[in-house]
Amino acid sequence: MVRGKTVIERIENTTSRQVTFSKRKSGLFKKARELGVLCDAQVAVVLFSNTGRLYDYSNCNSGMKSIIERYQHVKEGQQFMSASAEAKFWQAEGERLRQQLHNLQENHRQLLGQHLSGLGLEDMRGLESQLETSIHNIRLTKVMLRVLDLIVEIMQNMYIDIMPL
Amino acid sequence: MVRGKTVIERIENTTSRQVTFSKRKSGLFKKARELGVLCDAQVAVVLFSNTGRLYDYSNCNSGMKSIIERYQHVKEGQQFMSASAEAKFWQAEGERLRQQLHNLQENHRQLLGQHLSGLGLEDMRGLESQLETSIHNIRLTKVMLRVLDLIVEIMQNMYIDIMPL
DNA sequence: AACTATTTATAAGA
DNA sequence: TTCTTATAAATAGTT
Repeated sequence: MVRGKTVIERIENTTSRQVTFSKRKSGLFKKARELGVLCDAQVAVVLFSNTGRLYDYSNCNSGMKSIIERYQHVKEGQQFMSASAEAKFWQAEGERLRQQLHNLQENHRQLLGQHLSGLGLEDMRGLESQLETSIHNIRLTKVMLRVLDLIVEIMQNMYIDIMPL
Repeated sequence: MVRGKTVIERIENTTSRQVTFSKRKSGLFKKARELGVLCDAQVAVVLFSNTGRLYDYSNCNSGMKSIIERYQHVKEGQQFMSASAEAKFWQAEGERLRQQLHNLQENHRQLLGQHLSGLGLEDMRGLESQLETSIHNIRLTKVMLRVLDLIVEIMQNMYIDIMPL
């Protein structure tokens, strides 16, 4: 039980400090995750325990790497790119894909909102076409899933061929 | 007052979302600060709001820069990723995008269900704009498909080029 | 920004 | 490490 107002100062007892670190790390990551979902924000948390161990959380589209690059871009104006031109290309392509996915998601949200606000009263005219449109979207999405599976497969092969171990 | 168990999902109302972002950002930074002090840990938090604004917190001696460098050292070795590491990274990217599209597909299914359950009642107001939005979605999806096809083609070429090595 | 009813996090114990 | 529980702390909705 919490027995009084908690004083925020270094916990000298090693065991207590490690237990508290573990508990509060979970709490912090949970809060970070909630903030990301509730407010549609990109979040990154990096922790080094006093034993030197690394823990991190990120909800970003392309993970910790992209948010660090974005941070550095905003904060220092430095963009470091990896050496390989291919990597640059694929990174840019990934960025485009992400943006398009984002647009699609935004549209989807708008669609959902419009539907919710407009629901309610009468006739069925146009319902059939709405359903057809939704089905069409689902089918297109399935095609995209198959294409992405293909990409993953190809990349796995490439990785295996380049890096046997 | 909090009036019920808080559901963690995107807050659609823009004002509420921004207010909550501000409040929870403060809470998150406070938790991060406390964790750093209590447990003698190095902490970094980076946030981008959905308006694109950057917020950050770090308790490290030399600030955010040092903790990012330390993170990169542990996580990537150095700033230079090998071609195979790049491949691995983008493989994970493909996997992640696939997951997002899967989620989107699920959403579309839900949308379809809502349409079915909400059918019947009112006038056609807004139907035209709904359909236009759907058409927009389809067009965006088609663009994504073209981009994905391009990626597959290029990757296949790259794969052929790399394979002989 | 301040208030406050509630929910949520968590310190200590087991 | 995980669970329990008393209590402190955070916060959603309101003003």
